[in-house]
Amino acid sequence: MPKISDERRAQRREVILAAARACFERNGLHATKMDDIIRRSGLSAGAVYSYFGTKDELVLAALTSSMAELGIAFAPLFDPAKTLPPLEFVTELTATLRRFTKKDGVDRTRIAMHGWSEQQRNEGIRATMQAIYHGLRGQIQGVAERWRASGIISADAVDGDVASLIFSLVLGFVAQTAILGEVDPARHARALAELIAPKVDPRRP
Amino acid sequence: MPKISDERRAQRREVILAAARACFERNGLHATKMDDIIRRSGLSAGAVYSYFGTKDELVLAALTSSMAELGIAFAPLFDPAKTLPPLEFVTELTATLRRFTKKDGVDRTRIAMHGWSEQQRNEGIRATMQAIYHGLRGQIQGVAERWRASGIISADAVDGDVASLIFSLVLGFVAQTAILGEVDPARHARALAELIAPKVDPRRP
Amino acid sequence: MPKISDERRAQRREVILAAARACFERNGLHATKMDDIIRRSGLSAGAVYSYFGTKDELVLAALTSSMAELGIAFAPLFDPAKTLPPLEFVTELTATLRRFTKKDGVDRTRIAMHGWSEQQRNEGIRATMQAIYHGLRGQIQGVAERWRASGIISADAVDGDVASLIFSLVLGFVAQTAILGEVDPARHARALAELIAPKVDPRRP
Amino acid sequence: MPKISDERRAQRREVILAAARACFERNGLHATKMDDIIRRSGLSAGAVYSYFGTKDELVLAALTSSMAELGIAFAPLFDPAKTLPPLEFVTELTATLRRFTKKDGVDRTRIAMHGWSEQQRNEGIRATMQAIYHGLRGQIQGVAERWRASGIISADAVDGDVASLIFSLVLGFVAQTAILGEVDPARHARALAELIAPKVDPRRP
DNA sequence: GATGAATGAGTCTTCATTCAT
DNA sequence: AATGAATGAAGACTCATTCAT
Repeated sequence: MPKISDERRAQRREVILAAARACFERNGLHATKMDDIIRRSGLSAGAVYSYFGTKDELVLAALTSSMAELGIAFAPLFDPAKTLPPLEFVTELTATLRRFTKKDGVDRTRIAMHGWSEQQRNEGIRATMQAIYHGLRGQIQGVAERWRASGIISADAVDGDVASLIFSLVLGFVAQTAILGEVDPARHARALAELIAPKVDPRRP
Repeated sequence: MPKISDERRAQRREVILAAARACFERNGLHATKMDDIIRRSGLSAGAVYSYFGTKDELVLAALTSSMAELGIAFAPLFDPAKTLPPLEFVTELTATLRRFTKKDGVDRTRIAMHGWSEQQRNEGIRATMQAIYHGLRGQIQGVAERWRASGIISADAVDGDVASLIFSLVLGFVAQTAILGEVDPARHARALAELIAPKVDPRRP
Repeated sequence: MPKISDERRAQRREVILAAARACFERNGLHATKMDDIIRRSGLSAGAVYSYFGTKDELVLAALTSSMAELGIAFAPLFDPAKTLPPLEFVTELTATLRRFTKKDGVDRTRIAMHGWSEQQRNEGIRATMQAIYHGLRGQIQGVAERWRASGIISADAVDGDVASLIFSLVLGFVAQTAILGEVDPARHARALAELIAPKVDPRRP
Repeated sequence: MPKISDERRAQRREVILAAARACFERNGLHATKMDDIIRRSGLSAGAVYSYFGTKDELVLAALTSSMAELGIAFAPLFDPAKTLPPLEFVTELTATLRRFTKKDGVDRTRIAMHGWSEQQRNEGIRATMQAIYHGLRGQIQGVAERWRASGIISADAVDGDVASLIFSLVLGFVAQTAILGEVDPARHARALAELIAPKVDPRRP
């Protein structure tokens, strides 16, 4: 076959990546064998290896591509022009996550768990993933700054700490979903509100 | 050779488990080879296999034993006799986690990530782990009930949702620590307070 | 596309052969991949395969072409019209070898080693190479005959044995160069002279 | 199985090495597959790999062990107490080689060719083999020194050159045997004598 | 005629588990 | 009871060759 078009090449790469993501999601990074991905992609071993030189490359690509898509999904929420107030922000964060998670029949929540695990022992994965997660927390910190600037939260609040707290909430939402099953974004946020506003005790007139 | 005493047997079992936990923490569940554990335990392959018939058994035991210890560490916080208010409760939850994590030179935060990942693909692990995590969330729900009963939180609050929210906070704290490094329990809780009580700016009379 | 001219075809063939020789020299016959040769030749896989149907053909061609050139280089030394005496003959043989070895940036000494090795296991290569080496030894034997006929060496000498001895000297010169590095042709021959005429110490009248 | 005795371990190692030598001799270093060696050794893959961690290790061991044996076989010829005169020395060198070559049904002449080839491209092999060959040539140089000291060869002779010449003769003898088949040590040496002593022309009274 | 992407059998090596001693 | 050598079925990856375009 003569030179393949760039478009077609990108397409094929995506097919392989999709196969990899599906396999990784279902069976984890290590238990997934190259052969599983190869068979699911419908290509030959050689073809797959011409796009991704090693299994590790495929793992990294599957993990980062999933995260990249997440970044895009989150983008509107970080728009300085329309900063949401805390409770709505957290609600949108988790609701977006819930929607994003289901794409293409692959549950990215499960992939995330595999990524968090692999990150603990694989230098290359860790560096890349940390950069992405750091960026995400940074974006949240930006939002916190705006809250403080506009008096939505206390002037004494430490942006970094607020970002960290919200980030925990998001990561925890993902983890709890993966471990115990669906968590409702709306109820999650409402519970936060209830925890937040205890002063209104209905029993006290 | 003389029969080994039950005490000695339990002791040996613990040595193997400790070796397994250390290996799993450092290199993940799959990349850890039986030989790594065998060598670290200082026993022979045959000896190790006489305590744990397969690697999977060892994985399950390492994971559940880590969690069991966590349950013990958390116990005082769930004591109905001394129910802490929300912010202090969350602070103690994460602070306890922080202390517990470092035990015996094994970082249980990392083990948790491996467990969450493995849980996604291994039936046996999932069932056991879910039971444990479910129990934990249930305990938190008990605390929420008491808060509501004593008017610390709104009577309209849904205990399950509050428990779920706090559980996310805890899991997220663990995840964020594993992914991006240390998160300070006190600052984490303080940020929650700031997020919670924003409108009342103490500087504006 | 227009039919390619015979001349251009021969030219292309030589380009491929040169690439093959260079690769084989540097990395041996087996460790050299078709892709190495293809890339170095600057042609496409299909193009290379239209000139040489299999890697084995390429190996055979690279080996025989190297030897053929050697035969041409040696030709003048076998000219019955100007038969050199033994010592000068051996000197010229090795000196010619030394000059020939360096051609086109390819060290044929190294290729020779690869050829000698491959010859031990590859029928086709063996047959062809043996014919060439046999021919070479035969030429030397012709020289030996002339030496005997003209009284330069003993009438009792067995031409075949003399040829064999000189052939060993030549092969050994090549091997030693390849294994331990440069061997000086002149000193090599002088040492033969010293070994040959020891008893007559010129300093003792 | 409990700890194997050192003796038995050495024995097994030798079995594997013998299998490797046999395979390498017959089919070369690269065309010999680990599976060939494994099957011929009668052991399992795992067992073989517990003695030699990689194929390269096996190659190096097969090559060096062959050479080591050769060193032992040559030892008596280098004994300063009984230094042979040049012609006899060369005869003994090649005759020893001839005898040594056939040991255990493995033709070390062929292995030598494979070693000379591999040496050209494999750093590790080259270093080890060069050391061995250098040592051998050094021993020959020692003999040359003694010849010169005792007036057997000219006082002007350069020991290194003489050693180099004889070394070529030996390597050439091996190469010629491998390439064209048996070369008779006695006739080889006699031819050297005839080349050496041309002055005695029987036709001139 | 030319291209170079695709094929897939074949390679080396690993590692959970067993069992003879 | 304990040992640790042996097993052998995978698994990741390669590469000579083909053939659709």
